[in-house]
Amino acid sequence: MPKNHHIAAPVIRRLPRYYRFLGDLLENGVKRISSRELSERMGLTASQIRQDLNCFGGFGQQGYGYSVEGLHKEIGSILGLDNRYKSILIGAGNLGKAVAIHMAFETRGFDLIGIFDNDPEKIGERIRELTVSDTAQLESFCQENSIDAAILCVPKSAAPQLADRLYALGIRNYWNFSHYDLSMRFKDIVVENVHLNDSLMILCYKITDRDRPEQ
Amino acid sequence: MPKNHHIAAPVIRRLPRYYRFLGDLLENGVKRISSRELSERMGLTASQIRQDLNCFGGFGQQGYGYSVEGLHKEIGSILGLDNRYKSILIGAGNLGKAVAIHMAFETRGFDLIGIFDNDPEKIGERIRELTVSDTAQLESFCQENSIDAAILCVPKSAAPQLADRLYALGIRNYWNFSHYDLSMRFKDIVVENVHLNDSLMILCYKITDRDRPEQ
DNA sequence: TAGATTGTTAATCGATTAACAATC
DNA sequence: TAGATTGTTAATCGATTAACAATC
Repeated sequence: MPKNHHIAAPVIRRLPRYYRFLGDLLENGVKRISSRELSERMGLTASQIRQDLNCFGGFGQQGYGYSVEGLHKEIGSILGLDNRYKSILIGAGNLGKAVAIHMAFETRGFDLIGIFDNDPEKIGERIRELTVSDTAQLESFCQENSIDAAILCVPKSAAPQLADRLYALGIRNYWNFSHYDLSMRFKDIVVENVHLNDSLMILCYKITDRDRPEQ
Repeated sequence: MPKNHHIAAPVIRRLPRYYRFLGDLLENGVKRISSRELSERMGLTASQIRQDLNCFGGFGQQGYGYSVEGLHKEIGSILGLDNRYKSILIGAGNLGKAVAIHMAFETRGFDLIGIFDNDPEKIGERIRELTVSDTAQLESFCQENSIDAAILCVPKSAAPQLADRLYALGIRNYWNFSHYDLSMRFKDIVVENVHLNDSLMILCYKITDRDRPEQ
């Protein structure tokens, strides 16, 4: 679908937000929208929206705007949400459990098919329709099922060794909640980081900065 | 401390990562580091590191580099981690619970002093040293304690009304896990978003894009 | 002093915004 | 047809990288 390959990262990072706003409009029964009206709702410029969309194709129609339903579908397909990437989650602590239970993987291109932990207390626990397995079984599990992606919810200290094992098993795609920089360890992997600590520190900066005396 | 006020957002978003890498070096007993060596470890250019740091001050020394401990402290103080912003968390579901238990608020400039939910099942539950209170008590609680920030872990549907109440109570700083765009509702607030769904979709795009046939 | 490495200015690169012709 | 709004090219703005003089 992409017109000119390699799309800039800032464009990609805006796509989910477009998708969300269009989903809301769809729910509210809005049929068509212009780049100007969407820009006002989202706090962007109309120009940017048109630029962004035209990286992938001409989805609009002059004098009319964009079909909400059509554009929503297009963006979903650009994002690849119709995939079913088979995924495992490692680390069934509070965060891992929350991610496993909270996320709508199926509608986001993923299928969570295994959860692992090395704490005997957690092994055997049921989360969603899955049972937490021993991390020792990672190798056999991955050999039986071809796994597309791993979700890392382990402490920083456990991350490097675990990453080595997963990499050895051929896993190249990671959703990384661990406080560890995976992308520095391997160069041919795809990583999307969720660093909650970093996010909290950025909030701290923003508050501190706002309250700082002028000049 | 800032030399020239208003620092670009990309610089700010790199600070927590600097802080993390410097913390690691500190733990490993490294005393000094040059921008070149740090750049190699972090996958940045040395130039960018020097530019970033010089937004805030000249922390290095020609011919020597940067003191790891000194720089770590400086960045911590730039981020404002020595603050104790009094915070409340609303929504004690899986995600809210995970955030409450998992995060080291104290070392990140925050102090979590209240957790709220409107589900009778959850009210009274103990999380950390806190007891989940009824959301109905938000007003009285906020009037007794002066609250600096709110952490929103509620479903999208509950977010707008809740935000109205918190805003009315004078809260202007938000860590927003809800799937709702707070910053579009109020213009004079500070928001740091953690949109897990968006993040997962971006991972989906990256995988899909990587596997896309060349050209 | 000589070598190293910063702080800072200048050059380049990329992303956003503006403008407008094409067209529904 | 006239009005609206896109797709796209050009102009601007901002962020990153390179270069180098200052200096420890």
